[in-house]
Amino acid sequence: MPSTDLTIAERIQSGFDTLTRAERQLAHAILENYPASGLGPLSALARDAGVSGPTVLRMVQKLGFAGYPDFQAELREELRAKVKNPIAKYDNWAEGAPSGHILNRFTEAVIDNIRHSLAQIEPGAFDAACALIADTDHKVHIVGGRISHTLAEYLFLHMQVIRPGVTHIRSNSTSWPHDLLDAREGDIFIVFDMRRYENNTLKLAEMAAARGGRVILVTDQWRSPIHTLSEICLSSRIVVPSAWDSLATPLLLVETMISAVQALLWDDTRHRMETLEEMFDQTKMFRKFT
Amino acid sequence: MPSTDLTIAERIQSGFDTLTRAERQLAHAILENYPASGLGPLSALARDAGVSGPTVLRMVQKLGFAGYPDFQAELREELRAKVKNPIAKYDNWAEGAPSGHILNRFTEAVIDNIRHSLAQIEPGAFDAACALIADTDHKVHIVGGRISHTLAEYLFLHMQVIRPGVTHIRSNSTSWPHDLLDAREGDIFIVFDMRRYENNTLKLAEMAAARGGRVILVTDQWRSPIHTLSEICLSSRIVVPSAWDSLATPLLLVETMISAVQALLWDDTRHRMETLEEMFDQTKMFRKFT
DNA sequence: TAGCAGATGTGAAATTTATTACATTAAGTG
DNA sequence: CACTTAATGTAATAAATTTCACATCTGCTA
Repeated sequence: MPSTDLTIAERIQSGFDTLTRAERQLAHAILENYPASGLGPLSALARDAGVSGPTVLRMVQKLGFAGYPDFQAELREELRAKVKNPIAKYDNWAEGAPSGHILNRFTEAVIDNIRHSLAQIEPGAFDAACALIADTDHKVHIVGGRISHTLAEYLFLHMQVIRPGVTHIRSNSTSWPHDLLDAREGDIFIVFDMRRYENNTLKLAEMAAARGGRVILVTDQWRSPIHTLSEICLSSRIVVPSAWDSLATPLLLVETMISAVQALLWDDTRHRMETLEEMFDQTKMFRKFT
Repeated sequence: MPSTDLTIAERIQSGFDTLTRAERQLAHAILENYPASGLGPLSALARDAGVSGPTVLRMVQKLGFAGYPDFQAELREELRAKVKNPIAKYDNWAEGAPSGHILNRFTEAVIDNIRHSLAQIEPGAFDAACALIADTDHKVHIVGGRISHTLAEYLFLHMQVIRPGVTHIRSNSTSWPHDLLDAREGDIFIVFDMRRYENNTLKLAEMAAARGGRVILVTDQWRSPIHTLSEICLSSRIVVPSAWDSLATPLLLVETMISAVQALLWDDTRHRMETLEEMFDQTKMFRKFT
């Protein structure tokens, strides 16, 4: 038994850099369900981590234990100590930081935002939005403002792969009226507009609606004035202990939407993605091996 | 495996009266250090309780398990559920939707990602990163790739307000070598590199490091190869039930970072923000009244 | 691209662990 | 108090787990 008073989890994390590929995989599996995963048979842990038995054994020995049973004994000892300890409270997200640390305060707020936003959302509206976006008979225009265009672009980058006929319009550029020229009746407009609602975005939405566009609005809890023009309105809480607002919750919605639309269009998308892969291969954009 | 949803501890207590002398002794030993005691070898538990092996086995079978390993498996399952529970067990995030709805599945995964990422982060490293970024003696270059540049730009848009000398470099453009020309020794590079690590980003980071840049890496749980070049590495989990990864957790980190840097620089930032407000007023970019 | 060092997996051997059969002890009953 | 029944422990057996030695693979360097 090593003499340090660090927990095994801490030791694994601190030495993470010195680990090999398979060992990192294993380390993740151990930490994933800590400490339960390490208390089962070696073979089960190896299987869950996708590595071989001896890899587990070598890592355990690297950590300073004589063997796997020895390792388990210390895990149990930790568990015993933790359960006995009255201050086994989990309200700290970043365990190493005090509860007043910004990491904990901020995360707390974001989780709270997510909880409230999800509780308020109408699943029917969400599904309807996804269905609209998945309708390839119509074009999709994604609109964002000064800050929110990052979210808009993120959605755009994914939608671009999933379906044809997707454009990204930045309301804070001078060229957006040109983009509207190409829009037809029945086109879908996904508009992002958060606090400090922008005049340009509002005007854009008005014109889009006037031209027969169907507006899906992603906004904050107070709702952009655009919501009167919108067919579907998805709102999220965005307040955090910061001078700025948090886009984490809207991002969660957007990502969920991407996943849902992708699922609806999978048969068509599949081919698009394969083609894209080939093109990426040819440009050698990504590393072949992790 | 019994079909009840009582914990083993509860079942032992409820049936305590029907137990024999040796079994009561054993029950006490199990509950004394629950669940650690039951996770070791049968013989150890028997010894600690002062009973024989077969007594343990018979009791375990009385509880409805096929054998001792079966009993242990359920204990581990309980432990796993318990560790997950305090935060994530919100069953249905979107109350109107069934638990299998993508809104609930996705949110569950993201919360889990946040929990794991925060548990693994070293607050010291995070603080150090913020301190580096808040050092206005050096320039800050924010680097992102094909997808991650949205995150990079989001950080850039805020940092631009908070402090001078901030630039945004897209590694997937042809112009990044030009941007590097202006970099000096000691400049800070905040590099975003997530799965499908991009060759361009790696090259950029290498050149930046070679020119004396100090690299802060924001990456995923498997870590971009850039981490060997980086002074500080912040990693997040990004796996969700989708064909793509989730940037929600990294975004949380970025936003927290923005808040922390802002706090460090508040005295200097204040004036910058007031000036910015005036300029926005003049452009009538935002609506005066919500 | 050839060769090398380190990492990883395979399958057999060794060890530990769980289980069974049976002997022994204790408790309860007429 | 003898007899019966249930409870418990002992020691042998069976099953599993851990560990080891070696072969293969991977990634790096010259």
